[in-house]
Amino acid sequence: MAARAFREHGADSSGIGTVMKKVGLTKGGFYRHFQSKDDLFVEAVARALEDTGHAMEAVARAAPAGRATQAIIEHYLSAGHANMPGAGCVRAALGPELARKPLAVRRRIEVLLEAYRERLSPFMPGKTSEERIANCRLLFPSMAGVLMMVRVLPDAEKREQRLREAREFFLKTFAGL
Amino acid sequence: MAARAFREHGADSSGIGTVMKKVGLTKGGFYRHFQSKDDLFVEAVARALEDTGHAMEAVARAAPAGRATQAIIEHYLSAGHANMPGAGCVRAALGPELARKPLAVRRRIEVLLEAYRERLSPFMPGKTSEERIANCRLLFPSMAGVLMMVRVLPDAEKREQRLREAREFFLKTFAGL
DNA sequence: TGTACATCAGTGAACGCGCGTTCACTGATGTAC
DNA sequence: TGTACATCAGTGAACGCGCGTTCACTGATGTAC
Repeated sequence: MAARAFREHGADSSGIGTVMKKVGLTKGGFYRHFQSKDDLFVEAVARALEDTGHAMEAVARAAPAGRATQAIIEHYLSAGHANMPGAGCVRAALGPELARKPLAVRRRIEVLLEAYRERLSPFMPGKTSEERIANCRLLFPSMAGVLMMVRVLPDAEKREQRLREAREFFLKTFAGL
Repeated sequence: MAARAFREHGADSSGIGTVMKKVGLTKGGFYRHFQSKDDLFVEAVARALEDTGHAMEAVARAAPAGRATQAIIEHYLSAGHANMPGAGCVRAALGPELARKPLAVRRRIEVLLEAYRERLSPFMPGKTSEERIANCRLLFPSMAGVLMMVRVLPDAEKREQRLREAREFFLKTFAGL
């Protein structure tokens, strides 16, 4: 699936031919399904945000009462997430690439990010829904930044140590622990 | 300069031919100066981290006593920085690309990031130098994540609003304001 | 001071390659009568 | 039930293009004698 390839190798390094071959088709048939590569890109981002948003919501719902934010932070800043960018957060895997896309593409992506936010803001701290939304807009991008920089580290132990420090900070700041 | 082109368009979209032409040379001469494109990439990242680290240090030193962290946060999360990725932070412009580079490249980049951290951790909050370093490792990646997601937004007003919210949060959390 | 030689940054053509996109076509499927 | 036709997903070859890298060569510069 394209959603995985893009997050793993970046959109530029994932050719249409390769993606189509993985689905068992030739690249000529691509344009029966998508208008352009950017169109596929948006669809892939949509799929990825849908999947990871759904998974994250499940994590939050499965947490004991009052511990949803904690569960989200621990899940996001886990070694598993750091080691599997292809199945993980779009922000941490493609953030700057999103920002470089043409306006029309960014507009569509903005809508997708809003949907993700609506899905997860109920599990954020805050008395009003505005507060929860604002916290959502801070927590996920911040964790994404930390995660992407952790992924630069070659050493697994160092990664785990940085993740631990980050979990501690975000739990203290957003989950009152 | 390559450091600017990479941050503006990504490493894959900045060809050696284009970069050389901008310097006034033909692309054949490239390999008299660099072993490979990845080699140039590391040099460009080094240059960019040197420049932005130096500028950030100047901002911190120019701040009134006890307000260095505040000045750093306000400078990093400014509209100017959001609108000029080519001259800004490497993390926010190239983070996930760094993470995808081969091991040897990532090792060299890790060293460059450590140098940046040593330069700026003195201006971070914390009683011990370990605390300041840990805060440095949290603050910059977190702000980078926020900045890169702000850059996705097509609307200038929305960008400014998100930056304001983010400044408020980071100032409260890291500068005790 | 003048000549011979070595160095080496830069040139420009070529290499094989994969890219995004187009297009005339095939061939299976479903619909109409 | 059988025939004629329309639809349309998928094929495969071709398009022009730019990529990273190599290499034989040029030509200016500096050094040695």
